[in-house]
Amino acid sequence: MKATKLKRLQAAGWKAGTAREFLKLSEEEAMLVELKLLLVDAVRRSRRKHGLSQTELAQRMKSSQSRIAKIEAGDPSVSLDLIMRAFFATGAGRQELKRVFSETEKMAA
Amino acid sequence: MKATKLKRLQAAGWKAGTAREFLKLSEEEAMLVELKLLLVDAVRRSRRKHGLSQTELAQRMKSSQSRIAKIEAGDPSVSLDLIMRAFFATGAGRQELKRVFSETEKMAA
DNA sequence: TGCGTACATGTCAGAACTGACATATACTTC
DNA sequence: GAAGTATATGTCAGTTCTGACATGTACGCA
Repeated sequence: MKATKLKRLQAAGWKAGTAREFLKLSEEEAMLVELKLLLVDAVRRSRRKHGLSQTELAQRMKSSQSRIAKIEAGDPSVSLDLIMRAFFATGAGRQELKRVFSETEKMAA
Repeated sequence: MKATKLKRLQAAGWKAGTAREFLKLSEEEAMLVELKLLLVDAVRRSRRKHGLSQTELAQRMKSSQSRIAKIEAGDPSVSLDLIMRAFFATGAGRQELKRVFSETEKMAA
């Protein structure tokens, strides 16, 4: 939405946060969540593939076992940054990264 | 490194934080940074492609112009989460996402 | 020159995230 | 069934990130 258009809408009595906007936001939010879940799964798989326990992975990345557990559980308190750090810390390289991202296609429409 | 091995090393007088560990950490950190830069670039391109100003994008995602500027400048205070949110908020969908991720291959070895 | 628009940079109070710890459950193995 | 290992869950103080604001720069245009 152009700023000018937004201004016109607001002048016409619209408030920010219409149903349309809400739905759009949720859609984008959903995309982010799906992406996170994809990566979270990749972390667990990569960790196991490399024969690491949660505790070992935590040591590698100077975090804690409980936080790794939360990462893998898809806990909402976990940032995308931490997920990616965990993924790389499992030993996953560019190859694995590419493979995971290719799963992006399978994300629900 | 297995926990058992770590324990042996520690018993032998090693401290956590050897040069080797440091280098490995930087390598993983570098991978994350590169990924961020890739995405940051994608945000700017997608934003322009969709004809949005920083201010307009900020409104869409309920952020502020200055934060969008920081995102695009690769400011270290910006999280991967925010970068991805911005990317999706530009209107980028799964197609664009896939295309960006495919650039992952071009990341320096 | 003055004005409008787009973008950049610094700051900061409040919100969100983090590591660490405690504790719980579930398996194995002895 | 005690002990060890792996994972899960709740909590919280300290750190990091965020939106908002102020302000600056650069460009085009009347």
